[in-house]
Amino acid sequence: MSNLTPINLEQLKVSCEDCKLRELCFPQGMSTDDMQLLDKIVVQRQPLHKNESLYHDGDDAQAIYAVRSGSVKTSAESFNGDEQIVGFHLPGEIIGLDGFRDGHHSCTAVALETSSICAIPMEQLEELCKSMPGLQKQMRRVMGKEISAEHAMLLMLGKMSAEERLATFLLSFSQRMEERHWKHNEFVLSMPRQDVANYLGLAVETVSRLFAHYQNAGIIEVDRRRIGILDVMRLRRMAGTVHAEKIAHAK
Amino acid sequence: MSNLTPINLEQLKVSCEDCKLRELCFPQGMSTDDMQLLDKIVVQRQPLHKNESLYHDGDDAQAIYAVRSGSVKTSAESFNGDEQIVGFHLPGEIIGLDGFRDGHHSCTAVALETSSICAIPMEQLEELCKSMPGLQKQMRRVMGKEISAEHAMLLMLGKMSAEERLATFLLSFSQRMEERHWKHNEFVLSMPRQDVANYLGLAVETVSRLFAHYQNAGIIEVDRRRIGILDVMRLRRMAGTVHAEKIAHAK
DNA sequence: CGTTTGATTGACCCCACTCAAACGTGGTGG
DNA sequence: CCACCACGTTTGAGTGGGGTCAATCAAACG
Repeated sequence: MSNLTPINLEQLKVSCEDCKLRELCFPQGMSTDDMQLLDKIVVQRQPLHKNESLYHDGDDAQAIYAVRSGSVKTSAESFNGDEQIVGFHLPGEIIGLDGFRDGHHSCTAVALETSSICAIPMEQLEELCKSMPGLQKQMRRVMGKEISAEHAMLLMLGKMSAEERLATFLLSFSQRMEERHWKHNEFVLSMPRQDVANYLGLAVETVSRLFAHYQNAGIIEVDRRRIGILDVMRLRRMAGTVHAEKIAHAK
Repeated sequence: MSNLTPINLEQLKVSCEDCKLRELCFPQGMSTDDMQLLDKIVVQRQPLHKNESLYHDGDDAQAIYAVRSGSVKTSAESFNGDEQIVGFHLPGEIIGLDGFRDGHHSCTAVALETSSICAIPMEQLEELCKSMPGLQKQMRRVMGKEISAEHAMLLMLGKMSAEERLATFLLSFSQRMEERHWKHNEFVLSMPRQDVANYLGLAVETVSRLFAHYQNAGIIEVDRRRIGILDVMRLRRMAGTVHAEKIAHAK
């Protein structure tokens, strides 16, 4: 509420070149020259507060977005009103790609906590693509990544038990923490249990019970939304993510 | 086995311009000039026989593909060996986009019946993209479509009951038949029950029972893989795909 | 024809959902 | 500072949808 220190947002803008997420985000593998061109069209918006939305299902797709800090969930809604969370997005991840289908978003993006977002306006992106083959390739790579990620998600919802799902979920988070050079065996989930459950296609109670179960078994440590992973190998075994060795001599 | 009539494959090639699937497939909305350029790099392979694969999980992504006739399933495999079918692909649909992530396919494509496939080699596609902004846009559109389609799939696997899933599945097929100007209330499923069940995240027995149930209720007619839809509205109601009217005064 | 593969049907059971209540925990106002 | 409420989370008890197992049936194939 106090405005003792007026802030010039332009001064706060971090160039892609200087951004610590460079290697995870859009500029991954791009030349310095290309990166500087990209940087010119990137807009850093006002931070998005908790529960505020970046775009809604049906909105015109004005831009694609990169999470710079905080976290965002995207969800699709069905006719009868219930929604399915399709992803939780951490810094460096790109969202809004569904908008390329027909110029309208087919899902909704909401901040799980206060988050800063970089926007890449559609028109300027398309314009830049025309003269920049590297950027085109990047687009395809990012979209291909999303498609592959959703295949993995389908596998989870279609074939895994509740136990395997939560274990997979935790391992996925742990891996993404590691990619960001954060502690990978101790992290805070920014979403409520309800959202975890929704994402995994389970009831809240089931998620709660599984957390308790894992903790009793000494595999993880849970304090509210703070998660500590104590026994990664056992977690992997629960997730079914065990390597060829075991499976080989089972046959 | 008999080679009485040697066939020159080149003579069989149908140009994109002459293809009846033009409006559904890659060239949708492209100018005649652009289409002719695209046509130059499209390769029409030998037909793929039933159960033959177009590419495997892990293969180098050499091309993206369009189904020209027949049908293809794509599936992702988990560590513990079970697979999830991620899509059934009809003529005019594009597959292999997952290969853009890192140059390797992350799923497997197998023909459900004898099928002809058009291949667009990666290298030449990327080359052509550089000089053809329309093609770039097309790529984004096609990939955006795939992402949106998978969101719908996640919603199904995450939130729907068995009954809703099969109803949604049948309606989706019906709609795609209509897009192709084929009979939309009478069609043949090219995949076995096992594959339907796998795709929907259900057991074969459940699918079989549901078919029987729908038939007893007079909603559909089932003869082996031949499906007739008798009461679309009731099927929509089962799928949860009812429009705002009903839901409005339910509240 | 027998054989094989795919589909159906029935009996049984279990995992995860639902309903319900208790339990922190954090925010708010007196 | 504490009492209060609201919300998210946990825990328990009971149930049902859909999975599993097993047998039968039908069609396709050699």
